[in-house]
Amino acid sequence: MNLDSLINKLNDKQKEAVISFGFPILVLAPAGSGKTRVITFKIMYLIEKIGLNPSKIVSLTFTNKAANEMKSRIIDLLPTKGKSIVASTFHSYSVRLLRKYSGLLGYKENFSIYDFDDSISVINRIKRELKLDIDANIILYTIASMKNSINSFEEYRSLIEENEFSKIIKQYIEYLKSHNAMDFDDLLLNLFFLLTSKDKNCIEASQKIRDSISYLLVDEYQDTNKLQYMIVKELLKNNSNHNNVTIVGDDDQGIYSFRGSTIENILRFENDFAGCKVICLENNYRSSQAILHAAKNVIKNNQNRKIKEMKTDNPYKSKITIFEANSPQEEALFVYEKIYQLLYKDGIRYKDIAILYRNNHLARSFEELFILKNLKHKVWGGYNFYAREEVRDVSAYLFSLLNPYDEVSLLRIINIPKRGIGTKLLEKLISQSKQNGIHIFDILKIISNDDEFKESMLINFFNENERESLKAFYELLVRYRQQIFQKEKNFSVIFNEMIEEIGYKDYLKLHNDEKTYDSKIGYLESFLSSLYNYKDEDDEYDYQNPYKIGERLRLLMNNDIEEKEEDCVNLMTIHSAKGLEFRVVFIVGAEKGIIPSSKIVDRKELEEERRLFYVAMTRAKEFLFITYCNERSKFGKKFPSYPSEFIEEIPEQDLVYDTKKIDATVTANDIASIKNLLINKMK
DNA sequence: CAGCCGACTGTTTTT
DNA sequence: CAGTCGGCTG
Ligand SMILES: Nc1ncnc2c1ncn2[C@@H]1O[C@H](COP(=O)(O)OP(=O)(O)OP(=O)(O)O)[C@@H](O)[C@H]1O
Repeated sequence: MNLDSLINKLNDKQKEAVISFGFPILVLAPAGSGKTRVITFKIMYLIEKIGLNPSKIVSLTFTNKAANEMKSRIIDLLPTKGKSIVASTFHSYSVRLLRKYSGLLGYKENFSIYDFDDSISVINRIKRELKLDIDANIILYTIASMKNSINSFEEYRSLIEENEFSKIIKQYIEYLKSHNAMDFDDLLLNLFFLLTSKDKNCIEASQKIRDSISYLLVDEYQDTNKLQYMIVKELLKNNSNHNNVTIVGDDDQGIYSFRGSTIENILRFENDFAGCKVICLENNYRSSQAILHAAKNVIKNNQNRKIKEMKTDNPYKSKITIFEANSPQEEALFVYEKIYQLLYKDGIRYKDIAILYRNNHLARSFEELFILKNLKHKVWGGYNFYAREEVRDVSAYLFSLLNPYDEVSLLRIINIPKRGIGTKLLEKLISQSKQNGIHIFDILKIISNDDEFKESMLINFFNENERESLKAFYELLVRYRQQIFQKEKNFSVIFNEMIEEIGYKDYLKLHNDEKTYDSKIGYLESFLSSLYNYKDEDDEYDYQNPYKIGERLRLLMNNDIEEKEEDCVNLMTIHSAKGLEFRVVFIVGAEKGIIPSSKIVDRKELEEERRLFYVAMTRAKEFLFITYCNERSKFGKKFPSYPSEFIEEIPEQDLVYDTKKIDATVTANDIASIKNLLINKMK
């Protein structure tokens, strides 16, 4: 698209933010006022008009989904050049830099990234060693808040010393470092340390990093915390780039204070970047008048906010529908029926519809119903599909097949299903591998070869039974690896055969009750069929390149990429819906104790919950539904539940109450559709 | 010492 | 209700 016609799609204020160059810009504006549009159009302007190199433009935000949204909107504008622009989360930008420079900080460049569960097991291990009995969650929370609030390396050091858990914290840090691992916060922290280090090599590297940025943009700025702000400041210390920054945000949408994001960051920015120009946008282009009017009246109940104008030229459209359900199942049925009433009306598609909730587990009743009814949907985030035990197991098989020297994967599945390689034998194997400096897979190889085995000293350590078990495992891997190299069958087919041969499904059956088994099989099948359907654009004919499959799987597991977006109904938390928009939005579980959460202790936190509700409402373009249950099960017992006070804050004139009775019993139709589902599965 | 059983406990939100 | 932990048994 040409630049001038593009610029004309902006209002005057947006235009000003886009074409201002040579001084820092801070755009403060409410939901749906076109802040992300400012970012994307400005990038195009910088490239086409100012002539900046696309690969030197860096655009950051906090959440994955917002980063993806930003990236895809950039690519819509700039299909080719857009690809070289860095548009990502702070975390993945840090990873990218640290993969290059972490050697300077005493890590190897291939450091691994520990997620929350990994960190918990490290803490538990140390707890056992030190014979301490402290809640691991509290320790990790303490560590996280320390890491995210410091001003310097020295301050970090002394904070650790002073902390009451200092001993366990130090061991945790040491453990990670000696295992060449970083947790999520380390990713940011180490980048910050690199940028502020006095070491000669670090200074040189930092200079290279700064030189690689000619313009920096930050979206959803209200979600950044102090550490992220410090990184922004450090990245812009070049004479040539320290004015080249545009930051956009909205104080009414700050919903991450639990991890240290604060609106003080906005004040800090105004102070630290001299000559900064603040631009406010007022016009909302996203939502109907009904929705905007309602949202405005909710958020105005917050005392701690900058008052701002919000208006829209959009039509009034429909009022907001409120529905009271007798159970989560009935709530799901209501949503389901509404979805079918709206689908294809005015061209509404599945992907135009979102179901938003406060807590991940609220997705459950909807997911269950949609599976039953065969409604196309995707649950974003939550209990990560790739974190599931069965998915991790078979993925480890996949990685071991492709690269048997991937020892994390190999060790995970070496005794799954049980094949006589217990902890004792495993310890021996690992210590032999360490002592002789030979990879475990190579030890297996020697053990499996009669002559080599007899000549090696391994014969002194492994008896005949143990040897048989190890050999069987080795030969299994080798046999399937050969099949892969022969390329006679597609990888997914070979892999499927292997999973059948090892009896993984029987293993699951043995170790789980019937219900869990069924769901695990479901996840396993969907994993395997995703492999079956996998096709890379570069793959010739119908041949699947196994290494591409493996690479993609790694990225998916690390959350570096999301699966291809399909036309389905979206289910996600309000937090992760930030920055997105949908024609139809259902806010479900709008109950006291859910939103606002029962955890809140003061007015400040109540205001954050209200901001969350405001974010949810302002995701909707045309249709907004708010539903709640009057009864909900907790801990296996039923409790009454009451509508959220935020619903009462919406003016009556914008509301309609749906009182349709929903029959929540399972119908003959449902049974027929389950039957169909099963028959289709068997085919 | 692995595996099973029963008692106990506890639901924010993301990277 | 579901997931975790600790103690008991083979
Ligand atoms: N000047 C404009 N004219 C017409 N449509 C616009 C204009 N600016 C933005 N829009 C549209 O309005 C919608 C909201 O814009 P955008 O997502 O950029 O808002 P935002 O301020 O980033 O919202 P949020 O803070 O909620 O993420 C988008 O669909 C966008 O294409």
